[in-house]
Amino acid sequence: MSESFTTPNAPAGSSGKRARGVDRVIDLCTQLHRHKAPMTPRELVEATGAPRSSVYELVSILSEAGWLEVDRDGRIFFGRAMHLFGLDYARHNDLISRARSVLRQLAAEFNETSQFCMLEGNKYTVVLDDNGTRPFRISADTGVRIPIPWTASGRVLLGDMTLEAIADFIPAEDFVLPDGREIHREDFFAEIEKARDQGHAITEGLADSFACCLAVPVFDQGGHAHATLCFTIGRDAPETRRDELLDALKQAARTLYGH
Amino acid sequence: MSESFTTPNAPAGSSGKRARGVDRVIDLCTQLHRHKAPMTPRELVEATGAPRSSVYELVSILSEAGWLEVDRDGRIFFGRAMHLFGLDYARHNDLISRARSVLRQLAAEFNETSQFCMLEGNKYTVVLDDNGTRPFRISADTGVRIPIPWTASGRVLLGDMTLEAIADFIPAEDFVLPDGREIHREDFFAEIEKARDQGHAITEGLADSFACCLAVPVFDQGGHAHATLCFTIGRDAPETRRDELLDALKQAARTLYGH
DNA sequence: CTCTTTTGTCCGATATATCGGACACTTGTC
DNA sequence: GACAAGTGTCCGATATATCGGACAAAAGAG
Repeated sequence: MSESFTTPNAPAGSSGKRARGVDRVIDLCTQLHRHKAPMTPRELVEATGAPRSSVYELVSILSEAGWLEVDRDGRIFFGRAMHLFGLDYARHNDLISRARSVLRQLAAEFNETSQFCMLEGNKYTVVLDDNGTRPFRISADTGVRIPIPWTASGRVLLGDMTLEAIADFIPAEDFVLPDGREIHREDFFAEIEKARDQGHAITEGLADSFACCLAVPVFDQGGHAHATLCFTIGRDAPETRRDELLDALKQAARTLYGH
Repeated sequence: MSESFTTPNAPAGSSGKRARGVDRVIDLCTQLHRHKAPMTPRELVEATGAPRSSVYELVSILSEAGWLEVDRDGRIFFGRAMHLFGLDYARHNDLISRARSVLRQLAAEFNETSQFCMLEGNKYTVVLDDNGTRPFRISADTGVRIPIPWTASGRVLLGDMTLEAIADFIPAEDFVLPDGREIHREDFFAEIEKARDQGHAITEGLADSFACCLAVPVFDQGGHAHATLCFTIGRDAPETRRDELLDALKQAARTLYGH
């Protein structure tokens, strides 16, 4: 079977004898990606240079995990899990890269600290921020995990959860503010409902006694508040300024809308 | 979503001591998918229950392969490779599932053997077929790899390759028909050009002396002939019948167009 | 500034995952 | 029909990948 036509068969990384399972898996998937079509075990063995038994074993493991799928002719190709992971990557990167430019515009136009925030597990986190030209900023650092009840964004992000789910989702200690005050769950839930109705949330003197936070939701294609855009300003800002900023946020959020 | 945050978290499949690297990788990715956001090494260690050193090692391997990416804050998330794999899966499944219903319609309406074909490496293969109600069919079995020069679809699929690339791509022995006749490369190339101009290819008595194959391209979003739809009929079919079938194929192919 | 905690890297021991080969079964050939 | 070639499963030996723990560097705490 004079075979092996154009493919010189580079076993990717490893060429030694007893290779790491993970490396074999990487080789397998790389080959599938090159062929862009299902492959038989035989083809995978030849293409990767891996032992036959290893290929069968790994394919079996990966099939069970949904990473690969075996069709009724025994052909192997990527599975549903890969699709999900790929979507995670795409959604994450697309949203973040577009949010970055939106933030830049907001910060430049209004010269206030603007942020792009998401939930991370049961905490809130600033994913991106832009401080404009302000010498000092009122803002959390990016990536730091903050209790959800401390923030305006948190009230927006929990828009579609029930009181029960929220109580279950957020650790009890997160309802205690830095200064020791405690937020009552009923009040918190009422603010979430209000935020949903208004399309924005405002908090004052919560995490920081001088700060006022304005947050609006960024919806994903499912109408779910997947992230927020927000300004953090001083509490001395007049009503008109707040409205102006909220309008700008809402407009900016719409440009990130729908995926 | 009953989430798990403080939860020690069931390490998916394995709970033993020394786990297989591949299983750990599956656990890692499963966690990332649940969180839908980058995670720190620490979080991954806690979430998966894997040893710290293992997580670092595996993340390093997977990062190098592009399966994961580490941002400048040390956070880990899915990488570009996952995106590519996911696209492979989606494209494959979407196209094939839609082709299946198209084939059913074609076979039902014209009562001829209809097929959906793609390249696989340097061979041609029937991915789907539908024989209508014909008692006997003239058709290759699905999944069998056939030399490209033996088929009408092959002439369509190679539409954008140069003579040189084709000569390089197809093994010399594939130019020899089952009956021993040899196809000259120049003739083959001319037929490819003709197929490209006409938007279809017809072959007679090539792989089978009684068969006539009608093939039209299914273009992907890049205008590339990624697959074909074809009928295999007897050579005795009159010209008008052939035209009728070709028109139906072209129309059907348009419904699969553009991804 | 010192002390503590966390984070990332390195390395050797050993539990075990990988591999080769044998086996049964199917498929193709003459 | 017999024979050859290919495919999928199983199992024990052993090369080695995984893991724990030690270490240095960085980050917090006071």
